[in-house]
Amino acid sequence: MSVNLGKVQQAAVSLFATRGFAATGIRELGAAAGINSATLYHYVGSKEELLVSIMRDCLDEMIRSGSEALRRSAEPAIQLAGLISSHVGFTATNQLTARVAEYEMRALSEAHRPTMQALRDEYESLFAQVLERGARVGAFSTEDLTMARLALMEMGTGVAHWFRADGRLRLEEVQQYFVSMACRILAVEDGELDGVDFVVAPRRLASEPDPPQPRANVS
Amino acid sequence: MSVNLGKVQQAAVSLFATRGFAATGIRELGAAAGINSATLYHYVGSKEELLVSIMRDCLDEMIRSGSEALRRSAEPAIQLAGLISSHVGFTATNQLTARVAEYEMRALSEAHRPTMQALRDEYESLFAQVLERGARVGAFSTEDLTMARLALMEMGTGVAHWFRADGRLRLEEVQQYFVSMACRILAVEDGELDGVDFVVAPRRLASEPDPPQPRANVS
Amino acid sequence: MSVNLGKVQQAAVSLFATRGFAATGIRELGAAAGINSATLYHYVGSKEELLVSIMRDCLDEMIRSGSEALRRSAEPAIQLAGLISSHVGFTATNQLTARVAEYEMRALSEAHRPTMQALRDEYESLFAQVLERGARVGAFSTEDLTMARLALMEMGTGVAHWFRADGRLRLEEVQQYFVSMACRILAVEDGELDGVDFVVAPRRLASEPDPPQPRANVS
Amino acid sequence: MSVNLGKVQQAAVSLFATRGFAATGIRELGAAAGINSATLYHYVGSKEELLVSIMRDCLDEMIRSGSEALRRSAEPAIQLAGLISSHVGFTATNQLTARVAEYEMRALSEAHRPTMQALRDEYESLFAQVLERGARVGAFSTEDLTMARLALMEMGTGVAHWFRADGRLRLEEVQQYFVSMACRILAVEDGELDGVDFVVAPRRLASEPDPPQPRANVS
DNA sequence: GATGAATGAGCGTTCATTCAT
DNA sequence: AATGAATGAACGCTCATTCAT
Repeated sequence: MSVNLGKVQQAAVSLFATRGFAATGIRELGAAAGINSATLYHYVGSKEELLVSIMRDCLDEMIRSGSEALRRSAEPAIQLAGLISSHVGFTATNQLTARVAEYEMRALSEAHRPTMQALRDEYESLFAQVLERGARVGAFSTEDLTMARLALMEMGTGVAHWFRADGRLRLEEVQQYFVSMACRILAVEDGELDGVDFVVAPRRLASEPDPPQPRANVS
Repeated sequence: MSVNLGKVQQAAVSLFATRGFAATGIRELGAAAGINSATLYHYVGSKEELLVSIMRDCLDEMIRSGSEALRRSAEPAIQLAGLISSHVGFTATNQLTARVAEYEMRALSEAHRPTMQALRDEYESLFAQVLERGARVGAFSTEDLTMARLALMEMGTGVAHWFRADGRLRLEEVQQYFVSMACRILAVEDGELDGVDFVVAPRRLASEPDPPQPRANVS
Repeated sequence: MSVNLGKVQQAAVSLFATRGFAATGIRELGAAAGINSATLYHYVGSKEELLVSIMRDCLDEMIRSGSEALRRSAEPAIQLAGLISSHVGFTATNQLTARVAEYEMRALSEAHRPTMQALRDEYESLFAQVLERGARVGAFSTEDLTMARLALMEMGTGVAHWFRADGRLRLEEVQQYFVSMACRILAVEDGELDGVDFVVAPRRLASEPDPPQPRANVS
Repeated sequence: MSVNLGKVQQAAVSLFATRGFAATGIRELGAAAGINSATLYHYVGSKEELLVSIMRDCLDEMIRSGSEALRRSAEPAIQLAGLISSHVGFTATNQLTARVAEYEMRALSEAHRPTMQALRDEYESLFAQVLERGARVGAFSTEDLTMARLALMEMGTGVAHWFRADGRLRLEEVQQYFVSMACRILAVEDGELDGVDFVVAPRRLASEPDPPQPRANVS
């Protein structure tokens, strides 16, 4: 299996997530991808463009997955569940990539940041839309919609910091739990989601490094 | 007013928070503090020690404030409220410092990271203790205590990303709201906190840059 | 018409003359010749050998043309006129190549410079011979033969810097004028060249890029 | 004797003149100036700015010296003699700097080239002015004024290529000879300059490396 | 206390060249 | 004949840090 852009992105995400973009040298990047640092420039125009390609792919998929979740129902509670589930699922499945996309916005030059920030804003607006409509039609109840949105997003994003594919909890459990927390926060009535399959199966990005092996059936 | 360590820390936090530690040069630090970069070494042993001093002060105060909140009552719900209130209050009042302390753990060398990580762990254990005891005595109800803890902390930490002292919401309102979200998540009964003054007035660290002017009473 | 060595040389001369040898990359060379930079190595052994081939062709032709001019008469004044005419004609017709051959001697490695310098010296000796013999037999009169030679050569070489095939002056006019300046400098009597056709029609080298279109007969 | 900008310029001129700007590395520059390459950046903003400072100083002095020569008389023949004398004197005294200023115009970025080219044009216009006025008032006679100007300048500039301070000819002799060639080319009458002291004593620029020791009186 | 000068190491990037295809 | 992929070396430049003044 030869080197390709995906492998370079994986190596980059791995290093950017742990050391940070600025603290990662391109010689390190090359070494992690198994190539000479000069060769890296056959795959990517510059260190920043490498970051941009990673972030764009990530944000594109977040928007796509979130939008799809919203299209699956007109019911605010179900939309919310789908969106939270998508957010948590994506974040847990693409932990490092998601972290890089979140943390390294500041590393972008003025030439690239606005574009990426616009994608991020577009993604966040999905949450704002659902919450606003749900509150308007009386499906959600909270004292402050904005704070609820920020808290919900932050909570879900935090999954990137602790989720382990080989850990105690399966992804579906985490998704379920976060949806239930969201319901509590927004005072969604019990049973509103009974029988509804809102769990979204996330895609793994090409840039996401291979996760640790899931727990074997030790029995 | 001449230059002192506090001013250097403020300048450093301001830059570390926006550019990141690795992307901030010591000439920039000097310029931001109004001194020559060589002079900076009279105030601080090295760039990393500057970061360490900022992080230690920050974590120390977080632990102190959180511990104090726990000592104010033996009631789990009240302890939780105090702790959340302290966390949110501190984070909102020391936004940039808190962000640096969170983000830049990875920038530390192996010589310093364990010490700082230990402080962070100690702080997080305050949350674990409260939740665990509260669950044990039946004050809280949730399917997974660990996820609840992680979600609550992440939520509160996120305040650093959006709170504005001159914004729509006063700090007390935010603290109240986050306590109420925590109660919902942990199914704390309504009225449990009625009449209890759990709002903690946070201290501002010397390292925290001056915030934007609070909104004038234009009335 | 496919790519061949001449085309590569033309591209090289064009770039070497404007950017200089050291500042011209091999990818630029390839692009200018319409081929991949790796393919370039099928036509030339290395970047330096490309320069050597250009310079050798150039100096060979200068020597050939100059020598031929000298063989056309035994009269010093006529020899001088022929040599100047050849020099100016060649330089004007092969502007860029001549410039490269002059400027980039310094770019050669110790392995190649002596060879090329020897050719240059051989060419310059043609001027020295004519002047020396002319002075000896009393055809020329000047206070310093060496300075006269250097001035005459430099003057003629300078034509490469300003001559335009589509400009105000036809090449023959320039050749005539430079011969007449040489005569003045060396105090050659008026009428010495009357009726003598000393104008040399120069050859264009394969390495010389196509000149701008000569002025059309708008009449 | 400490390092200063002049020493850096000297080192730079020495290398730029022999290897060319593009072929000279900043580590070489540092070594030639006796400092670390990083230290070089305390004296100069960038490699290009170093070249610019050299060229500007050079062209400024050429213009100053040439203009001064023109101001010394209203007589075209005398003005011409002064200008040629200044040109040759300056070029011989600042051989390497003059060569760099001439050759390396092409090495400048688009940001700096126009400024330097404007200075060069201003200098060349001094020659054009003198020749044009002299021709108008009948002091000079030639078939083409433009070619005469170009030839005269090129001739004088060429002095940089061969003059040796410790050589056979003293500078004054060279200046005299070049003035006399100019007079022949422009058909200035004999004796027009008799008794006139047109020889200009040139200044040596700070950027010009120390010349070889003048010949000792070995007797 | 404060700074300009200095440096070795490292930065992101480009270089001329090679080679399997 | 032609090229995409590859590389070690070098590029111009900035880094955190030291030190004499």
